[in-house]
Amino acid sequence: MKLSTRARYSLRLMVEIARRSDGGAPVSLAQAARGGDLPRRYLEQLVIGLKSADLLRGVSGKDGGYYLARPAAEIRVGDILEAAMGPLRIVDCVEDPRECLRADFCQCRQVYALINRRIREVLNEFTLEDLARKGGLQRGMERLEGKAAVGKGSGGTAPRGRSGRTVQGEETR
Amino acid sequence: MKLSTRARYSLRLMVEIARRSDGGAPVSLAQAARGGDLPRRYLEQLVIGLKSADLLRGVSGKDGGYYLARPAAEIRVGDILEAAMGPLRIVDCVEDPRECLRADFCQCRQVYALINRRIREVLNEFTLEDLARKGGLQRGMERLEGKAAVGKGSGGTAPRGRSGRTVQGEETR
DNA sequence: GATAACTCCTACTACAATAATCGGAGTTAG
DNA sequence: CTAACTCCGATTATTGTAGTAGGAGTTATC
Ligand code: FES
Ligand code: FES
Repeated sequence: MKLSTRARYSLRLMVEIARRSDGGAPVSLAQAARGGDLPRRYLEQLVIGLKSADLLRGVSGKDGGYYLARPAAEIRVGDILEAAMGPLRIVDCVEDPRECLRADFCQCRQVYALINRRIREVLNEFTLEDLARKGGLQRGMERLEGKAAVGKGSGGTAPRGRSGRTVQGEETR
Repeated sequence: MKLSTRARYSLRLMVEIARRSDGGAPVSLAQAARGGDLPRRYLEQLVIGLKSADLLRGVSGKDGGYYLARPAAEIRVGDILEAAMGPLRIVDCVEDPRECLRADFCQCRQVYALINRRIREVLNEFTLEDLARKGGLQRGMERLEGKAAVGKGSGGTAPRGRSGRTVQGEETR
């Protein structure tokens, strides 16, 4: 369920580029890496996916870099995550029943489809502009009043401990 | 973004047990494995998580097996997935800001938190009963009328192809 | 009390994905 | 012509995933 660093870095990279591209000049990966505290060499990889998804355009040569292919307000978080991670499908059979032999019997498929759709909905609700804006979110904030502690008992037992928590002080970036 | 087989099998296993535990007798993994076309030896692993999350109870010895720790209607899909995959957190910092050094600056955290919450919401909307019922879903079906094809252009380009599709005819189970 | 059918527990293994790093070729402004 | 970039293709270490294996302990049945 965890988002890969690939996905997180991609998102952060896009934010970094969005915030720095006021002056019209393209943003270099070196800048973005410094500002976002990201490994520059790795960003070079990630940018490939973002370019081929037509979210970024590259400019070669000195003073080169990347700029957004369209305005931040028109780039949805889902677009970025999809570019980074591949199709936003929780299981393949939701879209193509032929992926599963047992698709006719399987009770899970309908639920998977519903879940998948809802995930795509949230992901497309926010745009890069929401993230790049300095003052934090505006839209969607009203939905946060409930604070944390969602599912009642579900957060308690912590089953299948999974590799322990991150070392204290380490950065998820 | 794909659900691990671990998660999918766990869910299917639970469905299989739910559907077969009418007669009060516990359901053996051999039965469930046969019925669900799942590798029995692997289920033995998965069942550990489901037990320690107190979703299943085991009965040793001949004619032994597993039964639901509570009625299917009180077991949410999210409970099962959480037992199988660990805490339903898309990033660690949503619940504990100390996980990220940059949590104060990071624009993404709020969005992550929102997304995370929504995912938990869907997952807790459906119960094992919904899945075990023979006739497919009832609740939630009304939300399906829109059919597939959600995000407009987002499904088209298929960025970062990711290991090609499953071999035709293979089963995701 | 043997035996068959189970759970339960602890490895172990093969493979794939993730998170990088590296060296260098090509491009462009000054 | 050089500094600062993008662009391209490999290579690597580490982790996670999916699954197998062997056997000890438990319980109903004959
Ligand atoms: S998981 Fe694909 S049909 Fe059940
Ligand atoms: S991802 Fe944790 S604070 Fe940004």
